[in-house]
Amino acid sequence: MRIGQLARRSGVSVRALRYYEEQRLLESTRTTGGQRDYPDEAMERVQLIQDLFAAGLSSRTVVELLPCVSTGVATPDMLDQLIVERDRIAARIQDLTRAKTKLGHVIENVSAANVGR
Amino acid sequence: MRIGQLARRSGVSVRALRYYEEQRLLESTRTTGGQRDYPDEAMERVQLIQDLFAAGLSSRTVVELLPCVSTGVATPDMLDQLIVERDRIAARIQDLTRAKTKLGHVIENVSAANVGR
DNA sequence: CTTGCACCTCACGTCAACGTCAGGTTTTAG
DNA sequence: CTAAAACCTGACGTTGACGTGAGGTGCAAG
Repeated sequence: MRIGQLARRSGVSVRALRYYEEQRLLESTRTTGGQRDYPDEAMERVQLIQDLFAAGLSSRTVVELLPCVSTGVATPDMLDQLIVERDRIAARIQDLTRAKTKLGHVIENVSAANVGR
Repeated sequence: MRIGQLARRSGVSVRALRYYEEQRLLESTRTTGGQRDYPDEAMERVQLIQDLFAAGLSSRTVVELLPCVSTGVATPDMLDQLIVERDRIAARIQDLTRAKTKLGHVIENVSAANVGR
């Protein structure tokens, strides 16, 4: 599969895919003409990268954790870092939940006030 | 209270507080010498700003929503935006929860493998 | 009075994850 | 064979929330 198709299928930009390669997050073989060629598994890989980015991990962290996330094999250090990141995400969920609750209260108050008019 | 004390108490940098003022998120009176002077309520205000930033709102959005968040009064447009932001946060929580679950599985697998050694 | 810390205002630097443009090559459709 | 997509490699631009000096002022202590 070439880069344009992978981009359309996985919903990210062509530029992003090249960037992932530059960051060693995603590999590709090349055609004789020098164009990138991706296997079908690349789709899941890209999806995984997107998930980890969405979770707020940096590309540096992702490149460190991708091997064990996709293979299930990890050194103790990698396990530690996995736990650190999971806990960071959990903390972030707490923050977001607080903010959401706060906005929810505001919305309730405002709505109640508006009903009263 | 002066800026250094507010910074220490609320856990943000002096630079950040000046930035908040520049973005009209936070007000201050000035001493005759031109130094910023904050009332005690500024602490809660800063905390609120931090919460909303942590929730991924931009300073533009925060400056639009701060009045109704702190007063409870909002126009219909503001209410709409409040709901939009709350839903955005909810969606983000979903994403994070997915990523956390995924990392949790990886951690389980790796741990199980390590126990086996 | 002067030392020294806290504060002031510019104003440029940073960092990540791309966007975008330039100038050239490869592949595909007809 | 040719035109048009699609692709390639640089390389500079963008955005937000500050960091980081530079160069100068305010203020409490000894």
